Amino acid sequence: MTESEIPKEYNPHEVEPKWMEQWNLSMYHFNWGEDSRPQYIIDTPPPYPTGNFHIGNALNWCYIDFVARYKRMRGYNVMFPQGWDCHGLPTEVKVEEINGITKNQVPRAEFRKMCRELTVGNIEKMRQTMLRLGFSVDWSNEFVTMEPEYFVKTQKSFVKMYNGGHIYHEEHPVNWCPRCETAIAFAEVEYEAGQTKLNFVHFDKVDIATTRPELMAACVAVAVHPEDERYKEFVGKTIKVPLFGQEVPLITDDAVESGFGTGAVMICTFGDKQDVRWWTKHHLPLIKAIDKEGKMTKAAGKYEGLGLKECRQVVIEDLKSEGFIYDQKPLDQNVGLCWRCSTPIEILSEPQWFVRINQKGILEKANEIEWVPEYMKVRLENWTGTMEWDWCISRQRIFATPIPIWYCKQCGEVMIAEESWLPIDPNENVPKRACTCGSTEFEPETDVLDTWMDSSITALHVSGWESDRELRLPTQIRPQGHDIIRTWAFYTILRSLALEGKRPWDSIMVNGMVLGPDGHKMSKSLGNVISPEEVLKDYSADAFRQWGAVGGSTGSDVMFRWKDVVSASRFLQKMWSIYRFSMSHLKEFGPEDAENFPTENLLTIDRWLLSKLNRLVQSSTEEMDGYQFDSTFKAIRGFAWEVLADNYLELVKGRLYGDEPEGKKAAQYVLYRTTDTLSHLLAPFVPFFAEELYSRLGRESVHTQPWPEVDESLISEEFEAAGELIKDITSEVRRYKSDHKIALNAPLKKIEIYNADIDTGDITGATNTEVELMEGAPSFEHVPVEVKPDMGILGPRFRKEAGAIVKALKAADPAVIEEQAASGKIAVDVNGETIELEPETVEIRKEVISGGREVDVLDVTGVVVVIVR
RNA sequence: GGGCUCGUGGUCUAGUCGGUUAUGACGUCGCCUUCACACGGCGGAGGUCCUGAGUUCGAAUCUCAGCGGGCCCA
Repeated sequence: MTESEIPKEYNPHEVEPKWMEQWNLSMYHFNWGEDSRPQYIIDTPPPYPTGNFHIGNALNWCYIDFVARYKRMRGYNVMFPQGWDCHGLPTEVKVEEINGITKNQVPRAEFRKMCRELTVGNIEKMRQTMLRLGFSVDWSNEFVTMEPEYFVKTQKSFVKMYNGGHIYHEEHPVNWCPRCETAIAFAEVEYEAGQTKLNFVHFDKVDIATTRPELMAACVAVAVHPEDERYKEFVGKTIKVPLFGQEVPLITDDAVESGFGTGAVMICTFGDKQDVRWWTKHHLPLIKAIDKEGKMTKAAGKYEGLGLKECRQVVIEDLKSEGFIYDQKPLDQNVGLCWRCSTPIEILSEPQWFVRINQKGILEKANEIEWVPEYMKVRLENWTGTMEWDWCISRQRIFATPIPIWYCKQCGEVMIAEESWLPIDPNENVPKRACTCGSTEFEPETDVLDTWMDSSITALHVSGWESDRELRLPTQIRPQGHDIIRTWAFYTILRSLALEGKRPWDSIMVNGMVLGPDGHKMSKSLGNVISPEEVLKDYSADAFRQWGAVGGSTGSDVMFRWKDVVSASRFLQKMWSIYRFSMSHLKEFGPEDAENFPTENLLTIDRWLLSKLNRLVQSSTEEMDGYQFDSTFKAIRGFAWEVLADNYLELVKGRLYGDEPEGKKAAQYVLYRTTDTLSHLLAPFVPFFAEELYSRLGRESVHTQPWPEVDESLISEEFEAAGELIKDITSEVRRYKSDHKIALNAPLKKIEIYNADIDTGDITGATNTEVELMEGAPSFEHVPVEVKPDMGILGPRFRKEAGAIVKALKAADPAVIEEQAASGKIAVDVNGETIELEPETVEIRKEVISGGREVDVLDVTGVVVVIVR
């Protein structure tokens, strides 16, 4: 190895593609067979194939990759699979958009095909970005939820849960998106603040206030608070609804707010979730006034066929002209919107499929899981505790897993597919046996499954569920964002519990959201979106990954900042220079030399460095075990930059360039060990760069090497303290030169160090000055200049008087206090009382004043250093 | 409206089971092209630790209230 072979500048645009090309990705494959290593299965999030692997995904994958690479080095049989969650509205909406159609304008099969093709292309694009970012994905365990090999499991899970009593079919109010014409789950409803008008309307006996006058056709009752004196006389009587004329009862309920509006509220089927609660509780009738497209039905009489908005206007006009509306007030209101298309949702009563929610069981399993960070568990608990309805899993869409169900035309009985028939689409196949009534005429279920039904079995899928392999549940870790705790995490726990009675994972590592450089969530409308590709173009994957590591602690939201990427690039260059320097001094020093090196030949500063290095390995190991990537990487970077480069290298240059063979060898040994160790520690974070470093040290890939072991015998407080003194003296001398405008490499006449037993050779080398160790007291005056009380002792002992004592100590002449301390007792007068203190209770700071000599005196942590100019 | 989380030099942040000198990065200013690195080195300036009250000998740190940001939900 010659220095000239290592270029001065680190060029990631050459190095990164080179390793992408050369790496054999099978080194990341999980071994399903016999293996002495413990398994470490990652329940990787399957991204939605939009075609863009966005920066939020990238942060998530950085975390996963840090863990996967670290665990492999620690000797685990790691599976880092990659899945794709294909089904669902976004792709359907996109296909409709691209082709200018709606789902009903082409045959179902045709529409599905269009969705599949779009998805296949999108997956490929995203795969490329992931490879470019250096993620150590195990592609032999890739899964695609729209493929039969996967959705057969979704269907099996449906059948098993149906047969196990976890799934039922029922007419029930559901959240409905009139644009998408499908039911959606609560988890898919988003809320937006808006303003509406509260209309005050005369009914025949009471006045009510409503924001939804268009729903008066569906009014089934009027409710007041039981203690509301205003309406007591009418309770139990019937009331006539204006315009529509139906007679409804006046009922009482604690949930009515007397202070809001008129204190009387009309209950409709359904204006909001509260209506549903009242409707259920009071067994009210159902009037369906809105249809699936969001238009008024026959029940709305002359308003039939109008859209909701139109209808509201017309109803308000009519109410006004007939004198029913007597007031209108603006009101802040939050509207529930479809998460996908932002259309206001309605609540309709429709026959749907539901999964029963076992709140207690889910909370129990959640408690068996290690949550990182811990407080994220609270979000799951809060969500679970407030669930009111079961999980609606049927959707009236096309691109999704079919529900393997038929209905008998004869008797209406439900025919569920047997597991051996799966995968199956009931719309294209008939059941393989007759109904119990003997009929063979069936109506297929046209509804399909919620996409979360696919993705909530990823933990089961990757651990070998329903395959010819043994089931390896629980998996070890679920990495995911906190935004989908109420959906993905919640549903996965529910399903693993229902299907296998087990928790899906040992741990869940929650990542935050990526915020734009302006501190707000990245969104197209704010224009603060940055893509990983943009970062790759000007910088590098390794720089991007460092941003992921140091951007914030696990779980907290992370701002994207270009300067983080810039300083990450600078670190690569700095580390490269360190490496280049080290390698130039290791031409005649190889692994055998390191193996046979007698460590007793190490000098103080060598021991200091190795002690710090081993402490770094120790702390990095602990922190990686706790998923603390930011502190781990900052510590590694700090060590390389400040400890190794700024101090150690400067201190041993004298030896490295000198002719003294033993000292030189010791420094070489340290450089060898440190470079080797750093290339390993850096590997999970900057895999390309680390590989480039290691390629000149070992034969195999650094990514198949073990994580460094701590050598306890090299950790020593004594050597650290001794080395620290050498370092401090050197840097004091540097500061001295800087203050006196002396060039840093200019020699001084002499440096004298008093009463310290240290190696001076490296100080000489680093300061370019002769160093002499001196015995006894220097012939200079020590002048006490300040008394520093030790509050750790004085505070607890004297409590209320401590303040006064400190005041007295500070006011006293430091010289007097020092004299007293020397005699063993310090006496201070406080409020007329004399208080005696031990010398340990104060620290006396002294300055050394140079006597008659032409010298300057430095005080380095208590050691006197004299500079002769 | 509820839950969670945060508020520290110009910007971003470490520290937070109480202890007097508050960490680092970016920016900024000065010096230095010294044989790994100018994408560098050395040195400096810059802070009412959101506000108020309380507990305490002592609060960035604990308690309460308030203000403000972010996220999740209703």
